Amino acid sequence: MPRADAQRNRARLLEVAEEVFAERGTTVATEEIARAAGVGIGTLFRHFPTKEALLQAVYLARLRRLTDDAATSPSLTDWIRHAVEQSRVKNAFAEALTEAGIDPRGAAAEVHRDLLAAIDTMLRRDQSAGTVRPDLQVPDVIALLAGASRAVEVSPTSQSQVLNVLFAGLRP
Amino acid sequence: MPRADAQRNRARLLEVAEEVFAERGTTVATEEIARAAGVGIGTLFRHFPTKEALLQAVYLARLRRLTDDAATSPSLTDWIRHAVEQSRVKNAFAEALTEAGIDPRGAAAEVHRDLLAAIDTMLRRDQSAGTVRPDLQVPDVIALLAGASRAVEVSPTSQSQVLNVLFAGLRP
Amino acid sequence: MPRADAQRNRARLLEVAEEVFAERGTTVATEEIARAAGVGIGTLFRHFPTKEALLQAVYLARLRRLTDDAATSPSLTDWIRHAVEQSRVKNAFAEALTEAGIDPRGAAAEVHRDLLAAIDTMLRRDQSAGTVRPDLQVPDVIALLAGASRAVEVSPTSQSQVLNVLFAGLRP
Amino acid sequence: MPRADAQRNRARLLEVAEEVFAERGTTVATEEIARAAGVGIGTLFRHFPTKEALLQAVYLARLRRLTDDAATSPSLTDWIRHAVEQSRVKNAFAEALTEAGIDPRGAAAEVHRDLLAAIDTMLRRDQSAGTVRPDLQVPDVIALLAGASRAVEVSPTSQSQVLNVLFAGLRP
DNA sequence: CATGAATGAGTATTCATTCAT
DNA sequence: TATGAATGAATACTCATTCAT
Repeated sequence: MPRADAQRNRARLLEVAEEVFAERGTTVATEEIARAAGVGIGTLFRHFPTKEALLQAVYLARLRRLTDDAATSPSLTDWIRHAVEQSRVKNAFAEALTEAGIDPRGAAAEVHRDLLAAIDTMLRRDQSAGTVRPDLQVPDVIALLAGASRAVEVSPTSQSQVLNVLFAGLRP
Repeated sequence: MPRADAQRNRARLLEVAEEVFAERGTTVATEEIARAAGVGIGTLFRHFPTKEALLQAVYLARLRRLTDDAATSPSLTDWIRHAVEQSRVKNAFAEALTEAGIDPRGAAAEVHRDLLAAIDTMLRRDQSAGTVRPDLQVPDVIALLAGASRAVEVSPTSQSQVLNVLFAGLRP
Repeated sequence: MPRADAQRNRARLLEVAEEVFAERGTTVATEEIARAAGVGIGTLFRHFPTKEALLQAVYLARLRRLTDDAATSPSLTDWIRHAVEQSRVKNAFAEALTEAGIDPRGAAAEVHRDLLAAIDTMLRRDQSAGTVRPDLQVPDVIALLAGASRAVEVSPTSQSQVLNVLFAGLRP
Repeated sequence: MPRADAQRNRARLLEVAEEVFAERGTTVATEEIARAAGVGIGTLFRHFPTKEALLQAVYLARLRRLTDDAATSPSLTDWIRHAVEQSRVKNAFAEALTEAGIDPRGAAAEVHRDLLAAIDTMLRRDQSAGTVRPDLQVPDVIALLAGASRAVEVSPTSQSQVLNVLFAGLRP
């Protein structure tokens, strides 16, 4: 199983890891993830030489998806709604990385920059259109998104109310 | 050493545990907490037969403080602001609130009930006064508070903006 | 089992570790040593926080015994004979430590110094008495002892001949 | 790639393995050796079905060189001097000699026999000439050579003194 | 034949929990 | 009651070996 299957394995590991980390927290044994992906631990560690590296990769993949969505989303609120709906349970990744002593900005500078840029574009556009409060900045948006995800995680049945309140608060 | 010292030990352990968990995450070794509290590991386990039990106790203590604050707070937003400001480093409160979320396990039931009741009182009062949207329910409030704590944790410099947006969104 | 038994455990671990390392090489699993000593691995690691630390401790204990013997030995050759006879199989400790990147001199400065001093005393005494070649220096003695131990290890039946040759070569 | 390249690979692996084992100990990962030889790990295992087999092959190559030298050396002491000077870092030869010691495993029997015969020839010649003690036997010679290599390895600056003492001891 | 991805047993180390003192 | 040594299951990671391409 050469290059082709190797890449498939890597992709599968990432996918499975995201799910498992989400469902059972970032403290799950790496072996659990390997098992869930149907590969030996050796394979997992060949692709990600460290549990932290795996965590990083999962985290970066998430950021990339967020960035892509931001680039094509019609509005900031649509993007937030989508992101919150997507965020599978326990999105404790940033936290995990922070705990691990890794500054996500440092480790993943480019991806981070892209995400910030994409948010910035959306934000300015909507602010110009007068649909979003003008005093909002990119870091605030990130904080609010993280908060909304957490809120929905705490009380899934409150999802629509949480978004209602947030979107109402975002209006100028 | 009579009961007095035992109780003092228990109190000190709770206090120290909250600090250490907040600063270094809930994965710190229990021995670290014992050391920080100046007692032997055996003493810690005498007071809290399980690490889980210690965590629970810390969370319950937090919930009790939240409840007390709710009982004396002039308004829902004041309470939220106070809670968010209090939330020490890390997602201290958020975690506590997650636990409070829906599934109040056994012994903690009473504390949870009290907190929900206190929030309910505040909420109804403010809704009657017309300062808070009428479609809001107690679980939504908890979710929003957890979210706000998380948001501030992610971007501490966004604290006032986060609260601005949240409070704007809470208005009817 | 307080202090008393703890010290007994430590001593037993050292003793057993020396034997097992000697018999089976320094690559034996630490767990083997714990088992042979009749304690859990946890106990082993409580006493020696690292396999390397255990290796060090065993090595230092050997050096100390060599030093003590040197202090009381009537002559250099008696000391060498005794040391060679004592050296259980595979005395690969120095090697192990060198491989591990530890300079024994650095890590165990004092013990080393004492040994060198003891050898120096013996050597000068015998050289003054005219029983040992005057051009010999302390490092040569150490090298020769290490060599003799190795020689006997390679061919145990040659022990007396190896010593005969060595002692003949040591004479002025 | 015909037989030629395969043999070249095998030779290169042996050469590189000797160097790497000598420099970094026999615990280096086989993959390191493959990498250093510029071949895939699969190729290494095709030529040497086991790490043990590779080690054996390296040792045997050394023994063969020792044998060849013995066949052409003018005297036992010259041979020993040459062997000790050759012994690369670490106890390369010593280990090889340990293996040669007593228990020539299966396939290596012939090489061992040749070496012992070559030493025997030298030894008898020099004993007849009266330049070497008559009570010395072949295993003693092997042991002494192994010991000398080890001694020089322990204290490289003592090389000439070690040889002085040894050669003095070898005289009748 | 060569390659290198996959495998999984093995290893050092940690940590919650127990228990003798 | 407090202490901390002992315990061993659990975990991240390595490495010899196999095998599909």
